[in-house]
Amino acid sequence: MATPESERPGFLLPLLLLAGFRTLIDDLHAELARQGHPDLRPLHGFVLQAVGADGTTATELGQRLGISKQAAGKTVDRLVALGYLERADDPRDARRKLVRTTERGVDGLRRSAAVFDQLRARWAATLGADRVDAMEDDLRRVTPAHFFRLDVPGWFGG
Amino acid sequence: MATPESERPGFLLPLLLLAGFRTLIDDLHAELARQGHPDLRPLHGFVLQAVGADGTTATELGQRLGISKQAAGKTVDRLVALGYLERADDPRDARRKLVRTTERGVDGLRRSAAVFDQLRARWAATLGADRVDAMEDDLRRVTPAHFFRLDVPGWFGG
DNA sequence: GTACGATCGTCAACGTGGTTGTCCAAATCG
DNA sequence: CGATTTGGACAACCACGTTGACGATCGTAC
Repeated sequence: MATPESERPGFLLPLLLLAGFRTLIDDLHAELARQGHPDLRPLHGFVLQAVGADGTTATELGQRLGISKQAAGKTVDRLVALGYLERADDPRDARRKLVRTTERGVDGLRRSAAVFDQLRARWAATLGADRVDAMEDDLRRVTPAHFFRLDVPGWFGG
Repeated sequence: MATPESERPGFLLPLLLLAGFRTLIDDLHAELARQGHPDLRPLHGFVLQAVGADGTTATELGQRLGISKQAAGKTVDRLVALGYLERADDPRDARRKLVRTTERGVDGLRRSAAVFDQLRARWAATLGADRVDAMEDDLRRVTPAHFFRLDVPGWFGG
């Protein structure tokens, strides 16, 4: 109680949050690489998640991710080249190109979910399940809900 | 105790950590822009911090940030152009180009520290100071110490 | 039925940030 | 003194984002 805030400089908090995020993502992709998905990048998992089971279009994907339709289209191109997504014509609208996850994409998504669960369990084993729950609850209270913007590289970089 | 992990899917944890990091950084730069630093990007603060009060060289900066000397040099170029850093010759080694923060750079750093303190205080007001302390302590236990890699865009993106 | 506006996808140009490879100049070492 | 190491810069490239422009297609209003 006699410890003012000067004991805890504010700049450490974002650093620790970033470090936490990054270790989780790094561990995930190290494990995914071991499980046959060495080409999946951190961004790709979010994109696959955003495409979802029903498929979508590049424009809609851009809206979901908070990026332009052009950027979304380019990312889809790369994931198509890697075999995680596929394009198809929309029979009801010749302008639209449907984007769907392939079998490989579904496999990557399934494995990602499993690894994330394992990583969370590892944190719970270290910190206690209640502490991890509390961390999530607290973060939810200080961050906007429905947070799903993926313009991180551009945002972080420039 | 009767609630298995399925109640808390693991993929939310990294999302919440990222959201927490990002809201802090976004709020910081919105405030910095208001205080006369509209050109400071999220990355720049970390770079200025890494340059430090004593100055350094591009190669050393790259080592501190975990990026190549070329990448560090390019970032220094941009910060020099923005007036936050300056180069000088090393009188004792003609190969080395010293990199120092300018007055403007120091001002940005000082304001950043102040805003980070305010943001942390805001979290403490919402969650309770003990919860924020606990979050930091917990994160420290599950992340490598001395974590200061700044290759985030390249790491996240490619 | 046709003309018009909105929408989808793509192409092009550009900016930021990262990488590797190459090379020169300067310092250090034998 | 010559040989090696080191610092900085240049070039080419990749991943990711942006805006602007432009066909092709759809829906609608007339």
